[in-house]
Amino acid sequence: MLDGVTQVTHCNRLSPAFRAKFEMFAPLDADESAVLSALFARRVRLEPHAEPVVEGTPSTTVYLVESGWGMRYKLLSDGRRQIVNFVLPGDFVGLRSSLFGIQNQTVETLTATTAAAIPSAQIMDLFRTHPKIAAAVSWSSAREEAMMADHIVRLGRRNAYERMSHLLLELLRRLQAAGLAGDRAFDLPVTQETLGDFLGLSVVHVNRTLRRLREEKLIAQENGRLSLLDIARLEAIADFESPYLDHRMTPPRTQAGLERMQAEAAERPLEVAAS
Amino acid sequence: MLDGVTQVTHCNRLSPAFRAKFEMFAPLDADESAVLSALFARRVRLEPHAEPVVEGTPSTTVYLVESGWGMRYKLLSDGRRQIVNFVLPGDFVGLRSSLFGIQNQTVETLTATTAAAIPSAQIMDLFRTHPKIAAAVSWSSAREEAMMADHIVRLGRRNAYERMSHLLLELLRRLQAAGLAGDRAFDLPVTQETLGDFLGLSVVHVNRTLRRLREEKLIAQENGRLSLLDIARLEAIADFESPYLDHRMTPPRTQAGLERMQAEAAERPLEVAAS
DNA sequence: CGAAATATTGACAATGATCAACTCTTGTGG
DNA sequence: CCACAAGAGTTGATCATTGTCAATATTTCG
Repeated sequence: MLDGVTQVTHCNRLSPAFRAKFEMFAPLDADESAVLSALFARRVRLEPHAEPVVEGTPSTTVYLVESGWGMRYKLLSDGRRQIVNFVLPGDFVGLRSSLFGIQNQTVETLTATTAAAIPSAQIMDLFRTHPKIAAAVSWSSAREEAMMADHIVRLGRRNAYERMSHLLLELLRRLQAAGLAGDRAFDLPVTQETLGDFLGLSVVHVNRTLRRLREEKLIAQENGRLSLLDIARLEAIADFESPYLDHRMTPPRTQAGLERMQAEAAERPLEVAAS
Repeated sequence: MLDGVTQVTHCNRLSPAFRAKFEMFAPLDADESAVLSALFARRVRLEPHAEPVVEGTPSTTVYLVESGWGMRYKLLSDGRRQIVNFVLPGDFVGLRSSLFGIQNQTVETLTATTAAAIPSAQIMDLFRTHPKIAAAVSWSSAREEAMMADHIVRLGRRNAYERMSHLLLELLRRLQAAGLAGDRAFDLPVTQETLGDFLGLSVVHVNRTLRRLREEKLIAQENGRLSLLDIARLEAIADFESPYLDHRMTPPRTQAGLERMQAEAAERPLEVAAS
């Protein structure tokens, strides 16, 4: 584990990125800020191809990614690889594995990555004592599940052309939400083989699909940067909808819901659900 | 919503199936039993093709399925359908949607179904007051995510023959865990079209794949009952592993983990994570 | 500069989709 | 209880998407 960890730093300031993550629902009070700062004091730096979580290996650390790309994948015994999801800044890693022992995926960095490393035991404590933090984590976990459902649809019912378009749009939205993409362009530090292992396609076909999108002036690539030249058309091709990614959908029900239910739901006695 | 709800019953006894679900980690005490009984007092009966959860529609009820099959799916705008997962007895439905407002899937019953209907607001209360219940729900949610990851691999990196084998094995294990399957056979109340929409295949190809499995004496079908005639070989074909489904993997880390972390983690002050 | 990784392209093969019957089962009304 | 309609299952023929193989650029990096 932790291959490629080259540096551990300590810092008592809560980075703006992290703060934003937890203030999704409501501003943090002084106590909450302090707790988070303490929790995030331990930062790790991971090299590309580090494996902070390895399939079949117990893990006791939860990471909150600060910068860098990663991926979660599973291998078949004959070597076929399927990437379950990309890991981007703001994402949690290892929550399920360290809390439930269900570790059947490997997490590997694609680029140099920095992350906060949190002992998993503390996370559960926080769920009880700091509902706002619990809300952020739960939200994150629900969002993850929604992304996986979209991925299932992408793999099951879209062809290569649609899959690629859909993925690029999703990455754009995710990266924008993390402040890492412009209006229509972002850095894509990923090989075509990796894209193939995510989209369930061969490298060759990934290459052809990208070429087609390029020829149709839907995308452009220069260096590692990818531009979506006609987002509306891509969205039509991919049948794309961006519900859970969109920050605007977060507040209404979620804030009203989680905040109310978790934070202020005091020792109210349980009511029997009568019809 | 709730098309097809024909009956609502009340009963104060906690059914054995539900009890088992919540005693996965540790026996329930009297208080917990009482709370659950109250919570589960409201039962609904759903006809086939009822839609307790509809994409894009807010939902305020969480269901815990007692009997019957269902499915969660998404539609593309041109009508293509992808089933994200089957819903079986013991599964929760609508947790994410009612708690987070992220409702982008439709849940539909495949057979007549009975379920406990729980107002979602109460679920969050329970998380705080009854850790054992929270543990069961969280576990369930983590298991769901693990199943979805497996489905992603199935769709992305397995061919039709492997996919079908893998699905049948997974259903066997899930149904066995719910006490609804024998050593190697179970009722499969599902059309080939439904199987296709789950596996990302056309009806025709589902038919051919099943025929092949039949011809190779790997499965047998009579009426709605399906028998796996050579589980070892099917597992080899599908590269099947049954980690999260297996009851035996539940106790060690999970029980020790969740129980300790949630139930007994009192007001212990947060320790700063120093290296 | 040279090796290794990555990208690109063509030729061909294979998996799976589509189309179009046709059969079998199931349920319903007369 | 039968006839019939609708749904589900089955099969062959053909087409399309995507994979595999192999060769050749091109880029990256020590």
